[in-house]
Amino acid sequence: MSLSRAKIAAAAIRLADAHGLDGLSVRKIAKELGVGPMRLYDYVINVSELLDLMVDTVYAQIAEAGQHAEWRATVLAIAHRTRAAALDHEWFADLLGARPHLGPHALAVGESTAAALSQAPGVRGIDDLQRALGALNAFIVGALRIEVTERRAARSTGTDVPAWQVSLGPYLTRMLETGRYPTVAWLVVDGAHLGAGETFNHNLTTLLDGITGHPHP
Amino acid sequence: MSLSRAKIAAAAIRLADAHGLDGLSVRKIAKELGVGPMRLYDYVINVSELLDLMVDTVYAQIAEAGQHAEWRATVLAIAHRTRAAALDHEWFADLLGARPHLGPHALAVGESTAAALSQAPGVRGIDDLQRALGALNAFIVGALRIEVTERRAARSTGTDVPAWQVSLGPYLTRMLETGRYPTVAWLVVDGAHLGAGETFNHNLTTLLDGITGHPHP
DNA sequence: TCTGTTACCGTACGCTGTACCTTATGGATA
DNA sequence: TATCCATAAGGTACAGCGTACGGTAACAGA
Repeated sequence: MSLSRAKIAAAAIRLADAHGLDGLSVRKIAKELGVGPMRLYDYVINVSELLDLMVDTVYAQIAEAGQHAEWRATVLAIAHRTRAAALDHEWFADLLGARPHLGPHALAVGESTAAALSQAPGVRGIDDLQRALGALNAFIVGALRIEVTERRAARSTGTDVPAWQVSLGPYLTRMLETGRYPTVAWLVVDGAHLGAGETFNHNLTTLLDGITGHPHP
Repeated sequence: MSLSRAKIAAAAIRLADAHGLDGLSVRKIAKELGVGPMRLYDYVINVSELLDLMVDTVYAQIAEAGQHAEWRATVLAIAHRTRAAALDHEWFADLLGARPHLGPHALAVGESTAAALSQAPGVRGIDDLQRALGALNAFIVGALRIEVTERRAARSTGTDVPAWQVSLGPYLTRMLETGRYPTVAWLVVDGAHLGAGETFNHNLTTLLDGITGHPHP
């Protein structure tokens, strides 16, 4: 069974899913594949390129979102698949925006997104499109990064308020009780735990409304 | 001259500014401070906490944005200072959103932001506030991350189109010439290089308009 | 059969974070 | 003052990392 970029990517993704990017190493991937560590360098220049390869492999799944008749449907489909990918592969969120995404599948996703946005009302020329694309990408990258970070924090402490206060409490509760952060305290204490998915949708809609210049019916 | 968390943070920031996060190590910081590596662990649990310390030190500068009478002015001031910090300390952008920002100065910035947003028209209750804050943070984190990434790429290849095509060209130009990415190609070839600062401003305004539900005069 | 080239393989280097052992120091007690 | 202990400063050493590079085997052409 000979090696290939695809096999290497698959093994690396498996390991990263299980143990995170920190738990990933050339040596472990090689062991998973039953070869010596240096074999990987016959297919990949260095670890950076290996990460790019993993990222583009995930983009291949996102690219299946395809194009819909209505521009908004296309944008929403891509955003949702990207979010699903980030939740499936948390390391993907760590890598989002960390380096230029120029793999073939990432470009395909970029193309679909740009083509869809260019149909949006309020996007009149190339400058508008460039900006709209930038705003959308920024939101997606930031939102997923933050969501994954919070999810990891919640997982390591327990999400319910008491458990949470016990773990961060000695520090954070004391902080909030100083009264220096009233609004934050209000949000933490009284805030309902809105579903992350709904928040993502809502804010995405808000952003698209901002781009088109008027609320979506 | 004895050690302190502040001195350690300052030395670490100096090194990270000069050589990036990858060029940072406990040993180098210690050498910079003229002590043995293990001395740092008397002030910090591990490297993660050291990074948190660096991040909160930068937040201290952002917190100086202060609060303005008009909510929009406050939000803009914070966003601009955050952007300035990310451009001054590119590693800060790498860390943005990577872990919960719970340091005292980060909380102060969060408090100012939340308090300002709670004044925005269209933000009616705690749920609205939570969402608006999430959208704003997501945008800032993502926009800065992407901007810094692009800036690094530009720095390592040269920003003008010919030089850029020479370096990425063998790969990217071929990609774009396949005709599979017409909109992306259009953006790359005909797109004016909009100033990153103006784009940031524009998109921030777009987002805030989306939050308030109507364009800002 | 011999030779030049290419592909495969693994050892070894310099670096990392940090656990933990060793030594020095300051303060309290007899 | 002499003794003892608690505490802190200091540094060595370990396990693991990415990957440069030298050695070996296999194979195509003469």
